Amino acid sequence: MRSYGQYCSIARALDVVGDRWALLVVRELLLKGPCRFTDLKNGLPGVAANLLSGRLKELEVAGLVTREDAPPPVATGLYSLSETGLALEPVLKALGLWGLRFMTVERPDDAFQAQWLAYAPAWFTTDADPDGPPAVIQLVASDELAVIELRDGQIHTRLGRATDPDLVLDGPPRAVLGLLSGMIDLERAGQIGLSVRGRRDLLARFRPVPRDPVRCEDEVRP
Amino acid sequence: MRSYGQYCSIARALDVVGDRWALLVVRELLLKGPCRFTDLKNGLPGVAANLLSGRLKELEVAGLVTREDAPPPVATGLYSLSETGLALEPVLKALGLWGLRFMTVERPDDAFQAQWLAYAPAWFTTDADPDGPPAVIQLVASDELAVIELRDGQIHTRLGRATDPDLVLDGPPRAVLGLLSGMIDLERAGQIGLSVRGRRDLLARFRPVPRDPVRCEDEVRP
DNA sequence: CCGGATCCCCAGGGATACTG
DNA sequence: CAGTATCCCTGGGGATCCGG
Repeated sequence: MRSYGQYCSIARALDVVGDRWALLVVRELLLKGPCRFTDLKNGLPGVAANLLSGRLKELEVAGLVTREDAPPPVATGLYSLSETGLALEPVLKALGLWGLRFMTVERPDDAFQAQWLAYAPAWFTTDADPDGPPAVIQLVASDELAVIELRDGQIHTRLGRATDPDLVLDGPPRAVLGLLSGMIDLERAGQIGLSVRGRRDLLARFRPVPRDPVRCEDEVRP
Repeated sequence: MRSYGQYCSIARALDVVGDRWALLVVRELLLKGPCRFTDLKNGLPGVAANLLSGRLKELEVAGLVTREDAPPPVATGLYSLSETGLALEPVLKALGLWGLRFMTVERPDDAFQAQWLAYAPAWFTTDADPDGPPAVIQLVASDELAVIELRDGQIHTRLGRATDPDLVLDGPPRAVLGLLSGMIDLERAGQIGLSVRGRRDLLARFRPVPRDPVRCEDEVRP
């Protein structure tokens, strides 16, 4: 990307990660850990191979991503995040939290993967009853499976199927996500196709993180 | 911007603010408050007028920016941030904090404005002695002037000149910013041209907000 | 002079095909 | 599987021009 040419830390950050796809590459590596080229390509539907290849090289030069030729048995390159790349997590969290407000508009052609559903509860909600008993919740959305585990006051998520979950949420992504993130209520979720089986009282334990932080008064004005 | 076509809140956020210049427009409106077209253009050196005009329209459609034809006497349009736009502040803070690590590399051709210096202490440092006495610090960097006021445990900044400051920091931007943000020490700041007059003990009151280790030797675009 | 609109040029993104 | 090569085309950059 062409530099903005401004001595400002926001502009310089964007000089590095302002390119198209760059932050989404970081998202994939953050959510999935070290990835092969094809893993990244599959996790970024719509990206052209040459573009992904180019971005990875740029991110490597910038020090965000490291590439290691994996041990002989597999003989394939693995891309990982460096310390600098991992340090982008707060940026992605802030961006994803802000972007939640757009998740209620329906765009039927959007691609969807379980991991994009799974990170939302872990990042954007807290357990309202941290001392409550452990619980397991199965999420099903567009054939994608994810599991939420409430335990020790923390909200863990993983992909796949749970054995004997306490609660099962099944429906279109915006119904599942909207309900968990507090953007819509149970009734509305039902209207747009959510099916709920099991202990629906567990839903009360998902407390959305504050969405509009107290405005900083230290504005810079002439 | 072309949509990423992914049902993920990060991707949808980038659908809205991932365009070139978009986040910097929001930065200007956040730091300076409501602006006229020309104010924005001046605060974004390098932007083409047509591009700025287009971005503002897109941001207005997206609901981040509102345009109001100012009252008759001035008869000029004013651009402001909506609630949705203001809610990007945490994103810009996270991005700016991450970007600090690139501020030590010198790029002599970078544009520089006082407000980009002023927001850094307010956003990225806290007062290590919140009950300490009030203090006023004058910053001078490349003919740009800013003032930091330590008061009530808060760090306020504004542009311009202070009367009778307790401390004056004068030098190249990366010396002033590097010292305040804790990226370099006083000795190193002196080596790269910082002049310090007054109560240098006040410098100990700037505590950088917690952050992952910084690799200052990372050179991205020498 | 402010607030844009219009035009042209080209770097960078997107899709497909191809190779070690 | 892990990219590279190729072509096309959009969208950004820069200059100029226009109405109020």
